[in-house]
Amino acid sequence: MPEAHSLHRHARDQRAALAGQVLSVSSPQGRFDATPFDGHRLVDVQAHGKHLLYSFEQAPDVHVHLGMKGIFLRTEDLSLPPRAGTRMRLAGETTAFSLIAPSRCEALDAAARAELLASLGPDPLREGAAAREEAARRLGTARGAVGAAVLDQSVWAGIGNAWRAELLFLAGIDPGRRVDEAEAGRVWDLAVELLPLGVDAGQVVSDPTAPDERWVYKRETCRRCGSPVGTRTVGGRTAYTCPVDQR
DNA sequence: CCCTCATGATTAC
DNA sequence: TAATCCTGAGGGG
Repeated sequence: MPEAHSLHRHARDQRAALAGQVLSVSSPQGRFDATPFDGHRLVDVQAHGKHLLYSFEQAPDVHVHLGMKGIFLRTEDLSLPPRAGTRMRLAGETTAFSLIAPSRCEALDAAARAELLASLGPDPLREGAAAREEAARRLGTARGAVGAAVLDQSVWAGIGNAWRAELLFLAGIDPGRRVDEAEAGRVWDLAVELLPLGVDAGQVVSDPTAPDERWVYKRETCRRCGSPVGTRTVGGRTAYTCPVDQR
C-alpha cells in the first residue's frame, strides 16, 4: 500500500528498529551496490511523501521508492536466509528488513538529495497544518483537473490514488474540475487530519469511526448515499466518484 | 495455469 | 497517451 501513510509507517518502524546501530547491508539480488553502507551506522530514516531516505555515518544516503509493487519484509530471525530477489537487506542487532521489487533503490549524494526534496510539494504528514497556505496555493493554482494535480508529487507529496478518491469525496469535489485556493485548503485540512490515522492503522482511513471502510474507492456504490460509484480515468489513474456527493 | 490489474512514476513516442 | 518496470493478488478455465 505504497502511499504516504505506508512510507511514514515504514520509516517509523525501521527507525525504531535500526537507527543508531551498525548495519549489515547487502543485496542478495545483486542489483544494489551495498558496499558503501555495509558496516556503517544508520543515523536516521525519514519519509518525504512516498520517498524513503536513509542517512548513514560516513556514507551517502540511500533513496528508496517502492513504486506500486515494492514491499518490505521484516524478520527477527537474523539467521533466516533472505529470498533471492531481495534488492536490499538491512540487518541490525535484532531485526532485519528485506526490500523487494522497489522502483528505486540507490545511493544519493547531498546534491541529489537536495534536488529530490526540492522537487516535492508539501507533505501533509511532515508539514501538516503549518503548510496550509502553501499547499492551498499550489493546488489552487495548478492547471488542469484537481484529480490530476493532487497526484502530482510536486504539488503535494504523498497522495496516491486511494487517498485521492477518499479525500475528494469527503470534500465533495469532482476530480475532473478545478478548485480555488479555499477549496484546496479544505482538502489539505482533511489530509492533515486523516493521513496520521492511516499511519497508525497501516491503511487508508477516511472514516475514523469505521477504519476498514471506504466511501468510494474500489466500491460499487457510494457508502453515504448508495449511488453507483463512477469510474473514469483522471490524471492517468482510475478515479472513483459518487455522482451525487461530488460536484 | 494463465491472464489481468494494481495504493507509482519515468521515459519514449 | 502508451510502454515499461517485472511482484502479487485475484479471477477464470
